[in-house]
Amino acid sequence: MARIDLGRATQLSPATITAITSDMLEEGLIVGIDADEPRAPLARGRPRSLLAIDGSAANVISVRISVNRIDLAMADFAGQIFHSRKVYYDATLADRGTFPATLTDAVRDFVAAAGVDPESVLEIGVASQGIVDTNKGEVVWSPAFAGRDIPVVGPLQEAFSARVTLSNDTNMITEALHWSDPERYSGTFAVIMVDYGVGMGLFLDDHLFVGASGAAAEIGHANHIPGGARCRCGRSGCLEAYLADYALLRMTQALPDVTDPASMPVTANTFEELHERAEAGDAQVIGALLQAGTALGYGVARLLAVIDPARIVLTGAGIRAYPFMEQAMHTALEDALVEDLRRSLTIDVVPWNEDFIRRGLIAQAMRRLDETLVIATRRVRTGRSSLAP
Amino acid sequence: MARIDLGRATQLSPATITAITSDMLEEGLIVGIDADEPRAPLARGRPRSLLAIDGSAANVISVRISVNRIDLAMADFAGQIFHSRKVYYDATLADRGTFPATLTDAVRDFVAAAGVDPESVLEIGVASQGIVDTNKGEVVWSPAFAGRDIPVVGPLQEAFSARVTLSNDTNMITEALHWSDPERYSGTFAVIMVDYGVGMGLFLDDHLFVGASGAAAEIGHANHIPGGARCRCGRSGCLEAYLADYALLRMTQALPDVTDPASMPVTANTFEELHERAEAGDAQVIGALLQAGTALGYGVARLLAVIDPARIVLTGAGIRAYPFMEQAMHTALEDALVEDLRRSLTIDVVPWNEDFIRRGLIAQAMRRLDETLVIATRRVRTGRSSLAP
DNA sequence: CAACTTTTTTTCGGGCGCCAAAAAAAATAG
DNA sequence: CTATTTTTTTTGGCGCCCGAAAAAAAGTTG
Repeated sequence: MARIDLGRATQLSPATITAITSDMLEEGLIVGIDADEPRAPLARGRPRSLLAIDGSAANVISVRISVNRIDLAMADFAGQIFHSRKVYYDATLADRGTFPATLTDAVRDFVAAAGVDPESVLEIGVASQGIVDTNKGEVVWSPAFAGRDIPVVGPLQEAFSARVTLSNDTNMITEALHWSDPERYSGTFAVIMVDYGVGMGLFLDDHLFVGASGAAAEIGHANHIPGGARCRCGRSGCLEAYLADYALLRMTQALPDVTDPASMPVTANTFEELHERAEAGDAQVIGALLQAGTALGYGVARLLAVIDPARIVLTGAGIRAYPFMEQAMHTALEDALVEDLRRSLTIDVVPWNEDFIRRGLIAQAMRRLDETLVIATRRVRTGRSSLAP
Repeated sequence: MARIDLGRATQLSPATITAITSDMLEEGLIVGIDADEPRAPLARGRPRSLLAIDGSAANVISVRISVNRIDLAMADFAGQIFHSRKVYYDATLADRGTFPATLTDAVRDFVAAAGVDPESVLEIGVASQGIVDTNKGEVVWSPAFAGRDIPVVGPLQEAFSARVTLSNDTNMITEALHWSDPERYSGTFAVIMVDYGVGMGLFLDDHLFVGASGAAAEIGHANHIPGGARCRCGRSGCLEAYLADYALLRMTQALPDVTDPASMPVTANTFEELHERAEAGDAQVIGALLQAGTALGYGVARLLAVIDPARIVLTGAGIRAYPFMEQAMHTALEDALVEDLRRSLTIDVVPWNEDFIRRGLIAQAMRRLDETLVIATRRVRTGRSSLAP
């Protein structure tokens, strides 16, 4: 990228850009590129001299924890992922005693296999399914663990010099959408992910919103029908109990809605199988999807009434069958909410992509890294050592 | 207030405070006070020289529109309300054709009666019951009007040189709470006002949240029971249809829940009368309040699941009977939401005070005024005229 | 009452971030 | 080779803020 374009992008004057980039060059955060840019024919003037982020300046790691599996990825300072792997563990044995060691070992092996200096890893972003407490750095409850209150940030922080951050996985999808298309995904929007459970991410007034305790946006456990269907969380009538994989199976088999979610035979392919059956015309599945669509419509209506987002994004494996839910969802939305409150809404259906969470984690880690580096840069220039008061 | 305290409050150095206050003294925004502060005995050192905001520097007006009534108040630059009046109009005749003139005339008369130069009024803050569109400056729908889409900001803006802002009335309560006790009411909290309808204000991450279209926080019309009780908005099962005055009357009289809300004989004293009957032991009223408490509990539970506020404030005339609703509300909350999501919650019950809205409007107007004055001050110092590009 | 202490306020010089204008650099066009 | 175009750098300056020192205005002490 040329300095003149940086100026346009940041709204700073060329003079300022020169000052800032020359500092960054000195510190090795960016490098000049010798290779000439392909210039348009008939282009006159001094050629642009391109700058690039020096990938080797630092590394960040993303860690995604799902049931039985830890997905690891390492990105350089340019955001390029150059190493990744999946590690398997037994979720039924993972609790606050055993999992921290499992996790730190997995990350340590991963760093060694990547062949980078452990000190070069400055940020580790962790996302987990379930309810997380960002402030405490613990996973309060998750299907990925047998126990509760699993510490994640603490153990990693001790084992590595990096800063560690724990996030809700749907929040990371929200972040990834924002970075992938800032034009479209800015301001105030909500992401609803229908998958193993039902998660939500909120982007409000141009910022990711995480709530007071960092456990925000658990729309899956917002009540849909008082005293309704049994949910995995032990309560009755949660939205999730009408939308998640186990809920769809239960409705397909016309089982009573007090049937224990844990007894339903869900697999990683449940949504895909149900979708195929629906396409084949299976009336039971289609009926279940209609019920799910209705529940989703009520959930969206309540969200609109409380938050008034300009856009709601639907994603997750469970949204594959959206065509079978769409009509019921819109009907429910119209039944549930006065027109004034829904006239400005846009609904996006984004095909599910596992990579979203990883990209969100890395985007967030990079931003945090940038913030610390700005401060570090200031110290260097001022001549203040980091040990000074 | 002494300069040294300003420094402590703003985290600026004494040197900076002197620089800024001397500019403000020059512009007449603040004045020095000659009268000595009562000093503590044994106090040594140079006595503080107190500064005060010069109230005469500017004026702001707050306008609250409710059914049949417009409440006007004028405050000076120090935030002191020195003139107020109520003006009555006929809500059944007020529509987009007639109301703008009614409003501008009322404000014009009010300014004349206050005896201030109309040019000295720099901000007008308007709050209305119902659904408002802050961006357009129109009241989309309100019980205070016969018609829909009533323009408010446009007509006032044309009639006066002031900046005009339209807000949701519950948002102004939220703002007022924040200013009255910033320690307690900061970060992320929600205000639910049960009154003629059910309104909500959200304060998220230290900012008042107004949603994408400025119509946020209409929790009253968030669905409680799909296909449930008839609401004023024309839909069924809204939270309001279980909590508002007409809903309580309907439940007290054991009328079918499809009974038209408009047919219920509500008055300004309905809540007070119901509360008295409950205290006298009227089983029908107590039963209705239990139902309302349950509905409120579900509403609070859904809000917690979506937003995760650290605190929820309950207020409004309808909350007078809270003691009769409390038990049912907590039971509903426990039934509706998994414990992890409600363990960090505090519920405040704040006795209703009509003055909240006025204070919120004035606080908001003052802040806006401060922002414009900072820019104006900069212009003065720089010597740039406001006509310069 | 002069010298010292305490507390608040002001002055002075300087750093940082940003900018406009001018200058320099590096290319093309004729 | 000169003019033109475009990008980058240099220069000087402004605004905001700060730390240190000085000044101001009181009380305390012998």
